[in-house]
Amino acid sequence: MSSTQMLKGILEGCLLAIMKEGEVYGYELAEKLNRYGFESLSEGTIYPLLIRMQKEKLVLTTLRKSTAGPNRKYYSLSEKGEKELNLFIERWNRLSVNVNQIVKNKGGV
Amino acid sequence: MSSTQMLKGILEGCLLAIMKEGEVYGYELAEKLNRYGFESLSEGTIYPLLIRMQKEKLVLTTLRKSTAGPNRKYYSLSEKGEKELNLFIERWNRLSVNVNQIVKNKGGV
DNA sequence: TCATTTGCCTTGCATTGCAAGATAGGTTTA
DNA sequence: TAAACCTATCTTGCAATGCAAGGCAAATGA
Repeated sequence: MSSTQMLKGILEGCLLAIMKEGEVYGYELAEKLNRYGFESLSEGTIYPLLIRMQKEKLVLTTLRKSTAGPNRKYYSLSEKGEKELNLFIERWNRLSVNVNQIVKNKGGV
Repeated sequence: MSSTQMLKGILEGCLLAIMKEGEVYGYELAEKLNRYGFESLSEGTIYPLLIRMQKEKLVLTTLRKSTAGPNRKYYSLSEKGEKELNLFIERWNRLSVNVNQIVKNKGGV
């Protein structure tokens, strides 16, 4: 099992959390996630996810000119996205409590 | 995104951790996980995973008679499984640190 | 004998993340 | 002006994970 397999489903919540503080564009998201410790997160992972989130209306987008390179597509949270973020945080907290119990006990119940 | 989507890849580590303390059989694992807070974890999830872990030689199995019902298949950690468990714990700790940073900041960097 | 409980397993599916590469605009250097 | 190199977005095709739905089998009790 690779490290990235553990990400499944968690990445969306992380993107929502980062957008919570303000607009970001895809390339920037990839850089921030790397700085947060998610190494080897490729654009082939992030862009399709952003597109899906746009279809689900969790995010709003606007195109802006870049200082260097092609236009940037900025993402920000919709109202629906804010609600989804709150749900994610609840789920994440429950999950980490459960896993920590198991890992720290190393078994039993 | 459903709650269970966040599990992807984490379940294997939890199974290894539970087996660390001693032999368990599949049905019992499902019950323990439920008590740990993983509700709605079905046998359609657990049994195929156990079979895969057996193929990968992470676990050893022995059949025993049940007090009520068909034979039980008991699982325990192999040496390889113990190593895998340690790797999982490292990865889990890194992941939860990263996600907590993002969720608690709610963005920035 | 028939329902219930315990216990294992299979099939087929949707979703997620990734590798690899295509496409484009801008700057720098030769 | 051409070559090289960043920045930036997107697509295709794949493997892995978890789940719903269901079947099979052994023991117990009504």
